[in-house]
Amino acid sequence: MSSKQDWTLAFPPLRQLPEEIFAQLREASLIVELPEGSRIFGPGQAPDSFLLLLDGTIRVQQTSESGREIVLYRVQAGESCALTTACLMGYEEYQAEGIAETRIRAVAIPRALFDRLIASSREFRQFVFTAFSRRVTNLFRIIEEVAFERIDVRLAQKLLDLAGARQQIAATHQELANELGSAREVISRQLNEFARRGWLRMARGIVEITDRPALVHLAQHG
Amino acid sequence: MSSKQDWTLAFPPLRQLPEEIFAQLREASLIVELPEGSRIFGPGQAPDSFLLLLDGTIRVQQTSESGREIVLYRVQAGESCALTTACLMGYEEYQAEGIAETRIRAVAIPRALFDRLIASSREFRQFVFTAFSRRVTNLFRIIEEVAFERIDVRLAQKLLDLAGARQQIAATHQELANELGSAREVISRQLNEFARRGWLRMARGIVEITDRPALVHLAQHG
DNA sequence: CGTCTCTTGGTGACTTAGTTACATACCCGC
DNA sequence: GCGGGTATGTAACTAAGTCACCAAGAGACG
Repeated sequence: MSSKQDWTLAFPPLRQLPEEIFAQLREASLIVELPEGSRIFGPGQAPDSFLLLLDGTIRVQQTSESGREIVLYRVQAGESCALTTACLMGYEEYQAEGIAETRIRAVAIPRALFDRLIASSREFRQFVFTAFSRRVTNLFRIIEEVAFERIDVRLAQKLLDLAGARQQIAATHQELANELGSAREVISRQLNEFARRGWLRMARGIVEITDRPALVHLAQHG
Repeated sequence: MSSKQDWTLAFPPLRQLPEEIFAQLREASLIVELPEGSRIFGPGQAPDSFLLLLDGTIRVQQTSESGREIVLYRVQAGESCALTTACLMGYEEYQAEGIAETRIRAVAIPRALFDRLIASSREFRQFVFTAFSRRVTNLFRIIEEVAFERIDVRLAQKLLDLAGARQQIAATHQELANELGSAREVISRQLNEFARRGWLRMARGIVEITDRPALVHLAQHG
């Protein structure tokens, strides 16, 4: 089994395509590998093809003139970068940038082939639209949070999100501020307050959660 | 020419469909009319079909628990409500709401037919994706503005936007605050400051621009 | 016309968030 | 152990949002 067949295993919707299209996909699509830290797209750099991520994560963020940043979402392995693609297909300026957080491997599907896939497969359309939907809903949530939510609540949510099941988070205060579109000093103050209350411990570049229930409570009930 | 043919004039991409599909469109689509103030969709109410707006405008906004609001975008005549539709097609919760700002007339295309249109017409796909793209780009801009832009700059931009070519804007301070996701007091203060500088005059429910260049300058160069 | 009520806008004190401008502490290679 | 870069701490300040209340205007109605 060639490697070009292998990767389709990660995307069930693709496997149900008519054989003719599937063959084109194997032919025309390209597997790309990029090192950690690569800028996948952004002002100045833009892919002309639809990307399906096989391995790694891509962080999509926006940077203001003053240098402040906010993370909009992450693309995980098995997901498409549909939102970005849509932006590229439109005629509007698109100023967010995508950064490889890890070494990544992705399938690049040329625009013309992407168009044929959309036309010929109900499953593929479903796959793309569902991904869209999730992203857009997420953008709505970000807007609501940035506009209306207190920074301590947002920080608690983000810490829990980044920690997952682990206790430790490897991130500097600046990086946490960039996640939330806030300023480093603000995050430092909040973290110190959390530490004072015994909710977490801090070391250089590391935050260790010590009272998860307390953080969960703040994250949920303002 | 029946009225069902008439409305397609507003959407050139539709007219290039294969005759068979076009016939289905005339058959299966429904023209709906709703009075000003109707809630088109929102938590609790949701359309199950794709909407093409023929007349009027729809305001899409989000409301926080505390009652503060922010306007995300407006759907104008001749545009699709594609973004919303995508959200509805996905499985995620969708908490923004769409309000008819005027009396509106729209074509409702059932989901199954929408799917066939996407499959059979390159032009229709282009139409939908381009609309998507514009919306998403706009959402990115809103996030950037809410997160990083000063409120006086955002207010100046919004006033110019709402005024268009006219001098007068019919809106209460509360309504302007809702546009920007801010608070009435904050907007009142900013408007008073603008008025003090001679940039505008205020009457109950009305803002009249008297120094447009000054507002443009603030809106552009922070 | 006068009065009642609802909407709209004004104000001041206060809290929270972001900015500016530093100081200090930690880590790593040499 | 010593620089130099990175990370964090701190204080004073400005901007934005909140709270509590008041007052002016506009419309309704006897």
